Amino acid sequence: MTARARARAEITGEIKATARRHIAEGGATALSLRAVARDLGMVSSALYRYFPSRDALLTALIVDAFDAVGEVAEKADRSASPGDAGDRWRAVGHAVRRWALDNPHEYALVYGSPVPGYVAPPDTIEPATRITTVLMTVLSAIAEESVPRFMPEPPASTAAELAAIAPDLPPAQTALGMAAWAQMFGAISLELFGHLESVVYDRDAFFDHLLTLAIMEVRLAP
Amino acid sequence: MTARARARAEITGEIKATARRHIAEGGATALSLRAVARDLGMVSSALYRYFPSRDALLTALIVDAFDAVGEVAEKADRSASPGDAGDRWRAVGHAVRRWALDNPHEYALVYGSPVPGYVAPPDTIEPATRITTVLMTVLSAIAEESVPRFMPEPPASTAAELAAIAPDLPPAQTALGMAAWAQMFGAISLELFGHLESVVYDRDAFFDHLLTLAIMEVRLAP
DNA sequence: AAGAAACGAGAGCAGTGCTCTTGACAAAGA
DNA sequence: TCTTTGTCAAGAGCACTGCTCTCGTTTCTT
Repeated sequence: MTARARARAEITGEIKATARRHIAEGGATALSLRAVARDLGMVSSALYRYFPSRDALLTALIVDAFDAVGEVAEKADRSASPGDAGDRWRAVGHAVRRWALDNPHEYALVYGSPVPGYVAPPDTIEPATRITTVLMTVLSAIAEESVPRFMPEPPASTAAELAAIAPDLPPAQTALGMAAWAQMFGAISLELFGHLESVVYDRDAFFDHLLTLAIMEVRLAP
Repeated sequence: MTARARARAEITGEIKATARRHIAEGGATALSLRAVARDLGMVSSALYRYFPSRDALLTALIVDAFDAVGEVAEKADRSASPGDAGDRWRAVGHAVRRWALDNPHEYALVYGSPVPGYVAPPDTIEPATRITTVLMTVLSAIAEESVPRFMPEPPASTAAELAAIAPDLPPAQTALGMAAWAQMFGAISLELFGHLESVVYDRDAFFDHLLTLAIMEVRLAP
C-alpha cells in the first residue's frame, strides 16, 4: 500500500467521521459538504476527490449504519444464553432499540423516510440483510421451542401506566392493543420504506394477514 | 368576511396545495418556497405574508396530513360493520395503509423521520390524537368481544411466499415471526419519532413487555 | 375622506451542491 | 536520474436556496 493510498483511506475515513457527526446533531439534510470540508480544514471542491457527490457520501454513511445496527444485533445475539431463544430475542430487541435511541438520526437514515430523490444503490442491500438474518434465525429458534401457553402480565410500572390510558380495561389487554398498534404501524413503515419489497410480493394479502394476527393476540388476552 | 380576508384564505389554500404537490413528488426537502411561489406566479417574498417561514408552511402541511389520516381512519371505521370489532380493525388498518401508499411522502412527514431541526409545535399534537382515538376505540371493542381461541392460517398466496422464505417452518409460524418483526420495528419507530412520549413514560419496561408479547404469538402458533 | 394595515415586487445577503481550471506534488517508467 | 503521468488542494463561478428589508400600491377601518 503506497503512502498515497494510505493517505486517501485515512482522509476518506475522516470525511465520513465528521459527516456522521454532523448528521448526528442535525439529521440528513443538515449534511453539508462545505461544512464538512470546513471542519476538516480543506476546501469544498477537494472533497469531490473522495466522494463524487453528496448522495454518494450519504450512501456510504447509510451502508455504515446498516452495518452498525447489524453488528449490534449479532453481538447481542451472541451474548445471550444460546439455549434460551426468548432471551436471544429480547437481547437483540433491546440492543437494536438502544442503538436507535443513541443514534436517532442514523436510525432515521436507514429506517425512517428515505431522503427524497435518493434511490438506494445495490451496495446498501447486502448490509441491510445482516439484521434480517439475525432476526429470522432467532425467530426460527423460538418457533422450535415448545413452551407452555400463557399470556404474560405486564410489570407493575407498565401496568399502572396502561391502567391510566384505559381505565376500564385490564392492563394486559391494553398492552396487547398497543402491541397491535405498533405492529400495524411497523408493517406499513416496513412496506413503505422499502424493507419488504424483496421479501413479500402479494403485500395486500400479507398485510391483511398481519392485521388479523395483531388482534388475535388481543382476543387471546384474558 | 371582507374581500381581502377571502383572498387571503384562498391564496393560503393555493400555497398549501402546490406545496403538497411538490412534497408528493419530491419529499419534504424538495419543498422550496421559491419554487412554490414560481408555480403560483408570485415572487418568493410575497409568500412570507402568508407563512412566516418554511417550517411554518411545513407545519401546516403536517397538521393537514395528520388530519387526513385521522379522517381516513374514522371514515373506514364508520363504514365497517358496527357490531364486528374485528372488521372495524381491519377496515381501519387497510384504509390507513392505502392512504400511506397513496401519499408516501406525507406519511413520511408525520410517521417517518422528523425533518432535522424541526420541532413539532403544539398545533400538531391535537390532530395527531385523532387516529389514536380511533385505534384505541376499536381495540377496546375487540378486547370486549369474546371469540373462540384459534390461530388463523395465512391465505394460500401468502402461505406460498412464507414457505419460500423459511422452507423448514410452517407458514403460520413464519407469518407470526414477521409480525413480531414488524411489531419490534414499529415500537422503536413510534418511540423514536415521538408518537409515544406523551403516552408511556417508563419506556424501557414498556418496550420489554412488548418484546415478550411479540414472541408469545410465535410460541402459540401450532 | 384620512390613516392604518396588508400586500406584491424587487434587491440583496449568506448559504448550498456542483463544475471547471490552475498549479503543486508524488509515483512510476526510460 | 530525469521525465511523464496521474492525483491532489485550491479557487472562481453558476444556479439555487431561505430569508430580510424597502418600496410603492391597494384595501380596509375609523
